[in-house]
Amino acid sequence: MARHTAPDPTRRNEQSRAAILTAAAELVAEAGFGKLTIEKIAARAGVGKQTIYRWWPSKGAVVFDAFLAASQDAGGGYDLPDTGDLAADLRAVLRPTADELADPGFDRTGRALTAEVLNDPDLLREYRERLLDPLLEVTRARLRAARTAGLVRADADLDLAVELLYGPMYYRWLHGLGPLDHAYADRLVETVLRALGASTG
Amino acid sequence: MARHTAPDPTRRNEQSRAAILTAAAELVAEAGFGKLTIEKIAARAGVGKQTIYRWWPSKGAVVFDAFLAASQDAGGGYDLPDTGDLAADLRAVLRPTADELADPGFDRTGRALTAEVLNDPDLLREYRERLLDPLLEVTRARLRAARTAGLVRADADLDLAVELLYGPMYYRWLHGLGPLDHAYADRLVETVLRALGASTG
Amino acid sequence: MARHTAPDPTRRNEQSRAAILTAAAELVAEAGFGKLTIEKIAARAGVGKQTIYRWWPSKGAVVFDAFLAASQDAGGGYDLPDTGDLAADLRAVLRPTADELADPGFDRTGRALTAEVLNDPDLLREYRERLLDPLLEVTRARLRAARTAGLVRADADLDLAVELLYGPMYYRWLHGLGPLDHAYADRLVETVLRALGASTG
Amino acid sequence: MARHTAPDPTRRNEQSRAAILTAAAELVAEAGFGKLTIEKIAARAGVGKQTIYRWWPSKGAVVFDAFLAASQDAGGGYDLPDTGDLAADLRAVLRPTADELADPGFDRTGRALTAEVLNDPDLLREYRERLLDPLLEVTRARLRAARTAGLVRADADLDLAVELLYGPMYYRWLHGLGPLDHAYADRLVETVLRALGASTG
DNA sequence: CAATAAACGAGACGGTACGTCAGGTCTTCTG
DNA sequence: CAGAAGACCTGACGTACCGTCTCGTTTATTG
Repeated sequence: MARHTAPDPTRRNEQSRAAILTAAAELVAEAGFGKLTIEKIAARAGVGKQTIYRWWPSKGAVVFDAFLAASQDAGGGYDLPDTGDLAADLRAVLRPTADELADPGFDRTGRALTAEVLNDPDLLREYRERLLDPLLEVTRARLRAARTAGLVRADADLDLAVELLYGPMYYRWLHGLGPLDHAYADRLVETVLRALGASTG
Repeated sequence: MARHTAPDPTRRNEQSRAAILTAAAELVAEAGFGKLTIEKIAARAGVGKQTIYRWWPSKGAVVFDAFLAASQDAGGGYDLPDTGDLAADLRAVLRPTADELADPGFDRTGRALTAEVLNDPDLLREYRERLLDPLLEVTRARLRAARTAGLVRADADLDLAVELLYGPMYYRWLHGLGPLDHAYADRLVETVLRALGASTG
Repeated sequence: MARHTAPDPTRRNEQSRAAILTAAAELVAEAGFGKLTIEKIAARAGVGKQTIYRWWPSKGAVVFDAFLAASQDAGGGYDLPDTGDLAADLRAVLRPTADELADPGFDRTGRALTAEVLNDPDLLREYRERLLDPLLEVTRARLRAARTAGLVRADADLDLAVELLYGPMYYRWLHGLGPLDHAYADRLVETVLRALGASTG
Repeated sequence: MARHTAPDPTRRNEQSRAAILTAAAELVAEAGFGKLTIEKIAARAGVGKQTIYRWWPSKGAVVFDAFLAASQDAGGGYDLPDTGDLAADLRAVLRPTADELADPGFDRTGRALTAEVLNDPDLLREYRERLLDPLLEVTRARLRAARTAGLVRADADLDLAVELLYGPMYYRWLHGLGPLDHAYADRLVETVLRALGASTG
């Protein structure tokens, strides 16, 4: 996370940093972002409040960092394979994405984080740089390869294409419009690929 | 808004109600949802705090009601024409939607409201019932008519179809992925209709 | 109780008046004067708040009226006999006074009422006119008779004398300085009479 | 003042403490105890409300502390001389007491404090320990010395004796029964000493 | 190997807002 | 038209946290 002020980072206490992120993650999971306070994080982490204010500019930043840390501990970023079968490759991304969104544990945290990110331009930039843009770019790259191979219309707008892949699922998730399962992911991939002019897989 | 407790609504002071909603709308526009407080709403509206707590369960509910009231004062719900030209009809909805999302005034309020709605199941239900579901349904109805007319594949999934129309634009808006203009709306409509198997307009 | 404004008293609802005084007395006994509220009195009495405000100027006035009503229902004012035995006659007043002050039930109410009376000149006047002055006057009258009979020094200051009889007991009660029993009352009477120059009984 | 909870007193800000007590004293003098609020004390003292709640359990306790502080700044406790002339020594205490009670400035504060103390057992204990008991004890000690010297009856009840000295004056003060001047104090001393069997001074 | 400087835990501080309670006024409906 | 019911504006309550600011106490280079 970008520091607001700049204490010497070499002197930073790694144990405190980890304890803070862990406490933040636990508290969000237990009670939601709305009930989260700096004081509770500090108390749970066994840390002075100032230690949090020293290294993070806002509560959202702490939670975001905690989320990032968890993401990296987990697999970190889905990578999109290129097996030659475009539909299969896209399903390999969208199916686990659907699984994640459907997980009740992720749901609360994800919504809380989304709400924060949407209303804080700094966090939004951070989110895009660290998570979203890389994901969109690997997807775009895969589609670009397919376009080069003639499997996608030559005039396809790849920015729009990635939005067509991720946007509908995101929309369904946030608004609770329907189930998020593999069948849905598959149907979505199939439909989008039809729009892009490729032959269905 | 659904009442948490249920004072006799016939005794409600209509002037106070209106003043509260107006004050809430102004304050959100001026300083954002995060800086909004019940006390400020009450002060600006010339109303006791208790009068707010009596009729609304949360700050989010007030703002949401204010938003709804404004929506209804404005045109209240897009209606989707059926001119026979499906692409033109969809553009007639998506172009003004893009305009709205691109409006900086709406942007702040919309993001704030979205954040609230996403994290409060009661608000989300309210939002779906009053705004989202009707919009999706008219869209679905228009597509259904087109399908009956043979302009859309017989096996088209209309739930997915509406998500394909609104989801990408919403995704682009929330994450700031690119411009939201008529050209984008048009391209989106064209691409989605290609996926649905209709002849492009 | 003196009325602050003056609605026509002939139209007053006697049942409401009684219910209010009863409710006030009960609530003071249950929870103390500090926890007493007009709203609770109204609720318990099954009466609108306005009915209380119409007839009493303050919460203290209601409680005071309730206290007076109770006093009058009970014996209403001690009368001081004149048996010829001054010491015995004074003991006949001071012993039951000590009993009353020592009663835990009276203690709470009495302290609450005292606190109100001491800080509200209107209530103090009311208290003196209705309760205190009559008591002091009968005591003074009894001493005057004794003085005429030569049992009390001719130059005795009767105002001071009554203060010597009631003041020490009141002082002991308010500050919790010691037991309030018949032995104490007797000793007090004996000592004061010695000061007044009468022969001890 | 006895603390309700016990934050580390060494970390206490002495300036805040003094500002609070000063503000409390001023506000009571200006508008009376009834109109006193914690919020006004905090505002006048330039202090957060929590700083008051942290160190005092109630509004009464603050005012009481303010009163104590003022007492200690002033002479702090009358001491009772032993000149050998008992009557003169007692007049040396009761005359300034009468002056104090007759002072309109003290009257309001004193009544307010009395009302609080009478209804709060904790405050009463505090009051007795810090102010009342020491006063009564020096008085008792002086009378004991006189009794040893044969100037007071051997069987005199000293507890009752001090009540006879202070009780009547207190009673007169609280109920507004008559003037509180040196002549009254002198008469009181004279009368009480007659009761105690000593020769009048 | 001190000494010295920074991060640290702890928590008091001046504040803001919370959600609740009660005050006293006002309005509406009922007997 | 007095009275019940209760909504209303006001203002204070006591609590929770905010972000800042000392306090000693580690901790970890650096002279």
